[in-house]
Amino acid sequence: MSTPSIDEVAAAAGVHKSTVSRAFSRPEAVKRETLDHVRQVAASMGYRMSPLAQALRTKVSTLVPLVVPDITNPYFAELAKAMTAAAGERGYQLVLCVTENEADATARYLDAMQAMYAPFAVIAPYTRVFPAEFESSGFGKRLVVIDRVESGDQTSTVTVDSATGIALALDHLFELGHTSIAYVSGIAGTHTAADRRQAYRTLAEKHGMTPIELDSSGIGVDAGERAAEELVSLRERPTAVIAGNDLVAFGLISSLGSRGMSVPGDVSVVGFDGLALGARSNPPLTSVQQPIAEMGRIAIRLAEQAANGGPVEHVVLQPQLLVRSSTRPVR
Amino acid sequence: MSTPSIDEVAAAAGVHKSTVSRAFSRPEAVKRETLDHVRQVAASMGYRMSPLAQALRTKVSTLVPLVVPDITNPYFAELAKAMTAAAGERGYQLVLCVTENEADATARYLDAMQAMYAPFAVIAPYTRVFPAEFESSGFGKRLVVIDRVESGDQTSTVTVDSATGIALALDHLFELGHTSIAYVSGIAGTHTAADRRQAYRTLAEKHGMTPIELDSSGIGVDAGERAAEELVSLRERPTAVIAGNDLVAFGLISSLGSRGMSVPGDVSVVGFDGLALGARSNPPLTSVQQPIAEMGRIAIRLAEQAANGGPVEHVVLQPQLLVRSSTRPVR
DNA sequence: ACTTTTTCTGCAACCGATCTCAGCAACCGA
DNA sequence: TCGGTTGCTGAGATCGGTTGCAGAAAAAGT
Repeated sequence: MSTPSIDEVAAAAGVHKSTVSRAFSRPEAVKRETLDHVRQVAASMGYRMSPLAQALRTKVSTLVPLVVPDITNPYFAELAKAMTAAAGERGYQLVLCVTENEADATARYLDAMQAMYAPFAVIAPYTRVFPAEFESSGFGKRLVVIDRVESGDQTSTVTVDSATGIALALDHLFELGHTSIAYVSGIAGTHTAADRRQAYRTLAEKHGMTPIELDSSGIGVDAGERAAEELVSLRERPTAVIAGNDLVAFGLISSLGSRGMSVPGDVSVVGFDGLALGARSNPPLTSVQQPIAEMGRIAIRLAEQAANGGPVEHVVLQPQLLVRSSTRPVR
Repeated sequence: MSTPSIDEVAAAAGVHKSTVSRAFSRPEAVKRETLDHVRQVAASMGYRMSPLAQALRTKVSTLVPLVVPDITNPYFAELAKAMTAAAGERGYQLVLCVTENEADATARYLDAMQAMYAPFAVIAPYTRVFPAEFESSGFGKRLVVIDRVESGDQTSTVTVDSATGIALALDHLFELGHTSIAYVSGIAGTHTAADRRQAYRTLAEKHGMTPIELDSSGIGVDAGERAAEELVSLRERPTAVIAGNDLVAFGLISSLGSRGMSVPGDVSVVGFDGLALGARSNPPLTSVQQPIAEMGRIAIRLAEQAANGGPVEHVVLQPQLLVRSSTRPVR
């Protein structure tokens, strides 16, 4: 029933177990015909090597942790999807670690995964990351963060260019004739979030517009609630708003709807993330799209590179504008 | 740097490694003062037992696979979240396995996790599950499926009562005065989906209403597209529609919006799942809520039970109606 | 034909735990 | 005082692989 052990296969093939081992993990080191024979016998017995035993001996497994705060957030879900694929392509198996925003959960996961001899780890945070906190886990530079980090020259990072993204959104709205454009930040914990907000301020002023930042306390979709409240109460209502991420945009649109304002009828909204879900929201969301799949692939590459003693790198990707239906020319 | 091995701890504490082992895994078998001493020494060295070595020897790990077709689907994301918590409570670590709807991915994941000595596995499918296909993995009855299964007396299942759920939705709409209520199925692969649809038909007729089933080819949110198209083309438009799951409802509402029909203005919509995301969709979605957290906890319980030689069980939970804003009295 | 070199394969230690078995001390009742 | 329990600990095999080392066989060099 259960898969046979290496010794049984060795016996059946009439060779020593070390030969069987080599037949699988270092095929070039065994004579052609022996190899074929062993593989043949192994296959006929339904043999598979135990990843556990392997990892125990070599101190390297194929388990790659992806630490995310909340898998229910579609952004992290898409990231998880992309990373699963990217990891799979390279022969790794992604292990999703959900912290639920618990303070030391990340460190715990990292410790646990290090004990499983994970070759490296990827972290997608909600809040600023201080790599020093994870030193105990022993990942060292074999850690990749999907955000900028504090004093981060010991950990690789991959991010998208916030300034370009915000510029894309702003230009799109300018072209539609909007001149009063507000901003809702949403998650304010990450550097990325701060960068986007900063980019908004800077660019708004550069275009001679006074920045209007809406209250965005609360997390995820809930951030939209306050923002909507504030928006409707404004004497001079902006005609468009940029949301720091898609989830906030969804929440904002929903809350606006509850208050009798329609999007894009009364106000245009552009999100930031470009989630697939946005294609089927009401209305379909115009958004600055992050190349999530690529980010996943790059995160894996950087991690492998660092694990092999390579350099720590900071990759910045370019976003694209995804125009759907939540924006329209100002009347 | 890296955590010391059991031998080093043993040496430092002046005992044999078997004593250290017992101090952690079978504390009652070691004298009180020895235990304290060993634990003390171990703690001071920052010692942690290797889960790998442990699993290799005992042939039981704490890794529990949850197999889902698509983590990007908020239903599975919420399920994953609930199961992560439920597993954590019981000392397990959930490993998310995403199949991307690939035919044999489930079997592959199961094989791999069996090789890691996972104590049991949980599957949340998109399509019908034939436990026979997974026999090779050796999980046997240590398999729990979140859906009914084909000839499933060898595998435990947990589901919610579709008939009650549909009845809840229907009654709610009847109370609002709707008499022409359509249905969009969405994912048609699972037994659960079939059950809901069947319940709709049966109950509709029982209330003297002719069932109107909208085309729902396509998966997830895309199913809504066709349904919307069909809906607007109907001579006698239903005033309400029940969606087989929330994602379809989102897609439907979005597509309806693109066609100039508003929800709940022109047509009321009730979903099925009760996702948190629905609270912030536009409009907030009225839905039949599945007790997802409870399902997670029960799935783990059933799995443990079966793993300990207990009976296979089929648990059916009761849903509740979650009234938000996508339904309103018929004019 | 006889080294020298290269290719293969077997042996055995090792990774870090668990667990059976046996030994030893303390304790019990007779 | 002595055999019998009971409680605790140590020895060592074991889980299923990997790998350095050594020796045999085959290939190459002279």
